[in-house]
Amino acid sequence: MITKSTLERIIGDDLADLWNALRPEEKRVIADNFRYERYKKNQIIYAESETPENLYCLLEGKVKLFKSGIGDRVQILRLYRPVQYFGYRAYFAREPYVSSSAAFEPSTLGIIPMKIVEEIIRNNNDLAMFFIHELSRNLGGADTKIINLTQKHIRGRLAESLLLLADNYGYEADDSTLKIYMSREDLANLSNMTTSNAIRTLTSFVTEKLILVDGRRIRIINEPQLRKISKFG
Amino acid sequence: MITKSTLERIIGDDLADLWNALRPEEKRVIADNFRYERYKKNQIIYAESETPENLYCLLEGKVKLFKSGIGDRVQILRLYRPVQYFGYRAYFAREPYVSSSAAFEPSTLGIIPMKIVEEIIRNNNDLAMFFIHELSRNLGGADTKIINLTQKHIRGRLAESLLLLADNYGYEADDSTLKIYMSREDLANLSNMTTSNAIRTLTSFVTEKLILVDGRRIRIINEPQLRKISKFG
DNA sequence: ATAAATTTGTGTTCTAAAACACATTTCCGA
DNA sequence: TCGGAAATGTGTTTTAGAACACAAATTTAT
Repeated sequence: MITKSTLERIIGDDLADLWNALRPEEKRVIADNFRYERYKKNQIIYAESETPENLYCLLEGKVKLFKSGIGDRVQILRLYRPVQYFGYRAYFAREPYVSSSAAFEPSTLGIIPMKIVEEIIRNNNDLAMFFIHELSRNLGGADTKIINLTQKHIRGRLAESLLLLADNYGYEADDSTLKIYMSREDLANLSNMTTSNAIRTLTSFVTEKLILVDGRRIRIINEPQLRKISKFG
Repeated sequence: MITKSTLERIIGDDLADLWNALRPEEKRVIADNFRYERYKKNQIIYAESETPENLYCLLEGKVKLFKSGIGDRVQILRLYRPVQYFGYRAYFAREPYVSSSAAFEPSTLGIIPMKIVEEIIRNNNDLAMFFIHELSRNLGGADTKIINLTQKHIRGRLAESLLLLADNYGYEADDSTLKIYMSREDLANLSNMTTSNAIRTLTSFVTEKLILVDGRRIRIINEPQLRKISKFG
């Protein structure tokens, strides 16, 4: 359970870009309409086809955005870390969610009604530019992901995913162990392959001394080579 | 060559959402900084890794947004019709273009420096919301495309593409001939498959009486079935 | 503590789609 | 209008990766 003061520090301190874009009276409005919620591991935050109503801010933990496809296949689209915002795209598009989100691990979320956010946007262009910037970066990322997932081979896709995880969540104190522990299945869903192939390819990478694996702990020990494989291998 | 008066009609009339969001003095600024250019069939408008500087508005013709991947493979990401805007994503993201754009057929583009557009956005929330809305819709489309391209089989992907073309460009007067004539290669690049497979699958669809093909003219004669195949076939 | 369920791991088979290899036709530019 | 280059079309081979089928290990619930 995170304390009230920790929370206030997070809101005032880490909300960074978005928070900084606000005027004092707007900060007050946000604070008055702000609530936070705890989510358990694997708990769904919102689901495909639901009507978007809130802006979520990940304060603690890790969150995945994913989309269910054909059969039981799932594609992980984006990953969030503190302090990042999500859940706003569908609201702005005026359409139901096309993807779902769930906590990867126990997480704390800040929740603000999008209606409030939209009202503030209408009077605050810095906030509008914040969302324009975020959406633009996400769209560029999605376009690039399309190429990665459709044109790279399994090894390239898995290498890509491992590097993405490093970029996104960083390393432990040893500077090489990924700071996220995900199942082989999630790794597969991130990389557009079957679980079997994720396991197999991970094993190959160990054999080739590119990584070390201990359960769900993954240590990257030859990042340059991994990067080469990602570029095309 | 489109006439000055036609152009003025287009600007004042068809620019629709974006234009309508502007105040009179802003319209003046846009008009003063507006120029238009003709592009020949297959001519590149901008290319990957270049620095984005302009907002493009497609006035006449058809434009494709595509990204070069591994080897010689190309993925068509989005298609534009009059009157749609493009070229702004990379500028807003403050990064070089991650994709290229080219005219599908002889096209006329309106060109406005993004710097001007950004200045107006900073004082006009309707315009900001216009871009937020567009970006949000595009991002939803990209997320959906990822599933389509990675999880559907060839037949499903081609069916999907044909329906997309119908949605995007509509039908001729006969209400069934697609109003766009693209090469088998472009069709393949849109559907993430080899040219051979696009040709073959098109032939299968003809055999199954789902479509009729005459050179690059494609008539959709059994849309419901095509939709079924797209959903999963 | 123990059974059940989930996750991980590995071998084997099967298949969708790429790769390759040519005809044939259409398009274009000199 | 002629010749070369694209674009289209079809058959054949090859292969990456899915599908399937189990074991073993680990986690979770009772």
